[in-house]
Amino acid sequence: MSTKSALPKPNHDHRQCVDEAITIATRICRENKSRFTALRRRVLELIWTSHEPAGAYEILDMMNREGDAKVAPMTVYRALDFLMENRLVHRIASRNAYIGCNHPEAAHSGQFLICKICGRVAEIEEDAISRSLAEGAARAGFDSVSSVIEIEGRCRDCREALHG
Amino acid sequence: MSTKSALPKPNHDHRQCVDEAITIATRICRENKSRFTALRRRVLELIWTSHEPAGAYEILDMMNREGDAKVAPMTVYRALDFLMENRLVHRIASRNAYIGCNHPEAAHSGQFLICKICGRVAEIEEDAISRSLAEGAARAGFDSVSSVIEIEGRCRDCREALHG
DNA sequence: CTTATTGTGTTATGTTATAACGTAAATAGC
DNA sequence: GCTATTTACGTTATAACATAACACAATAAG
Repeated sequence: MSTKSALPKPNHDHRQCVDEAITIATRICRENKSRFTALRRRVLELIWTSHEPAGAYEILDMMNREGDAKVAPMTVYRALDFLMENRLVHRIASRNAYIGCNHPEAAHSGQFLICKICGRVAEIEEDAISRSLAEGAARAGFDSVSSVIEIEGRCRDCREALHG
Repeated sequence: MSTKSALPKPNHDHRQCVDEAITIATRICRENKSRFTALRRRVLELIWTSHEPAGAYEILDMMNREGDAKVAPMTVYRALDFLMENRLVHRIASRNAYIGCNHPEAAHSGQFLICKICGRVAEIEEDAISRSLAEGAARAGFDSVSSVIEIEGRCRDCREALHG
């Protein structure tokens, strides 16, 4: 269900996003002494080819549509696990899909804005949200460790498009 | 993976929860002019037999372990859809599981506290959280409609049990 | 160079969810 | 009450998402 963006971004050269992501990933993996193999790199590139989260089997299909040797689901899931461990990718639980992370430096559970119209996902990092979550949990005597925050709605572009 | 509670609640007569849930559901469905059939009622009862979210196939198994006529997955999923539409059940996206809702009156996207130790889930409703989410989204030009908020950590009981 | 570790290939299978179509039961309109 | 219509449920099949287990290859560590 690769909901294509209803409103393709004007002049946004997307390859920049990919390139930047790969550059960052290369550095992060070096720092982490993790091996950023060709396979893992390819999966990360494919994830970054759009700002819509990609399902594991979508990634699989993209890989297998290329001339390359065919891969099995396991292979993709292993690469995703690696990328998540290195914080280069987040899983969007409400969609069973995966999206690139542009700031893998600090540990963070992401906060995601998912547009119901174009399907694109943006990540934000609001201290106020983190704080209110921790406080709300604490009020219930709960010791918060991590969290899944996924907000569905309409992104600016789609909303403006609707208004005409 | 029915993680049994590491710390079973002391004197908490659980049937009360179920009874209360059924009473509320009966009223809500009457108000909504929704048909609270025996099947749907049974599914809701089974969900409420624990405070751990139940998977659809767990519910299925519980139903089929009884003497009753066997049901198919579709049947369970249909009942779950009905219960969710009537706000009697929430889906926990990070677990692919379903949990009863004890205050289906008002529309609300739930905020859930999921204990990693005992597996129990509590629902909270903190205005501060809702507000910070809406504000954080708005700052990104995003028009928030609903949200998935699932906080993982340690519940009070399990934390106290660890401290000895 | 040898050994240990890590990554990948491969096959099989487990788990979660939905599509499509038919029948039965309830409700609405007469 | 009888009929038409809608809603619920049964049934079969299949889609979509994810992991287990084991063999072999590539790399790193000693």
